[in-house]
Amino acid sequence: MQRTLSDVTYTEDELALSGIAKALSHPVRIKILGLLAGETCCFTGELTEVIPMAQSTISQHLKALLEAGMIQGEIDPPKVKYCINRQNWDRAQRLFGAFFERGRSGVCHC
Amino acid sequence: MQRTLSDVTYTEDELALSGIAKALSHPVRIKILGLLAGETCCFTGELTEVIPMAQSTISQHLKALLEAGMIQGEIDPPKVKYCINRQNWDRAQRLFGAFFERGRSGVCHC
DNA sequence: TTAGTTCATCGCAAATATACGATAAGCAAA
DNA sequence: TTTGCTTATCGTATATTTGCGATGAACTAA
Repeated sequence: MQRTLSDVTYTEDELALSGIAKALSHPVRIKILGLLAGETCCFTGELTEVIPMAQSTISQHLKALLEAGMIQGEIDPPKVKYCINRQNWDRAQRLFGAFFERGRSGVCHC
Repeated sequence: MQRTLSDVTYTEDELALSGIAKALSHPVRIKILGLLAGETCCFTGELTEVIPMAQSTISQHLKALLEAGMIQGEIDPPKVKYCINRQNWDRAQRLFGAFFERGRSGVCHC
């Protein structure tokens, strides 16, 4: 895979979009974001009560969302409080909004 | 992985969103969609001219986009004409639009 | 100090994804 | 039929993702 000849170059937007999409590409991460969006605050512990998965697995998914910038965490001993990262959320919304809008403008004669 | 205990259940929307996101989770697929959106019509051949990747690899990515419903293909011998799938594109736009909007409404006190 | 609670990280196994070259399939023109 | 063009599929190698249990790290309370 990385023995590749493909020196394809990507724009910032292409990389940003695919990166966010990757973060959203697992249903449990969509579910987590939905839960975080719905609650005023969420802790990992509450997530493990709602989602029947190992705590380590959920922690792993939270890490993926963190690294993609979709959420942020605050330590509130002994718990950790996770929330939507508002700034990056807005950016993602704009990126996807523009992306899908661009696709609409294409005049395809098929 | 699928030897798993996790009988997590997902809503239709969660599965649809994550499925589309997975299709968009590779930068070259974002690039391909951008090209298809910009051109009035595209052929795989034109894509291989623009994207320095093996033809088989691009075909593979096109297949992924096809199966996700983001594009559609028409045989136009000896070529195949690929276009944005308008109907599913609109659906994806709505799904993501609603998803990101929901995330905005969350009142997080962090 | 000793437990107890909460979450992250490690190490492993299995499944998927990614990329390529080689080859097949489908069709048109010679 | 044969040739050439275009695209799909196969087979393979490697990388990444996913999931789990076990364990570690950080903090609180007893």
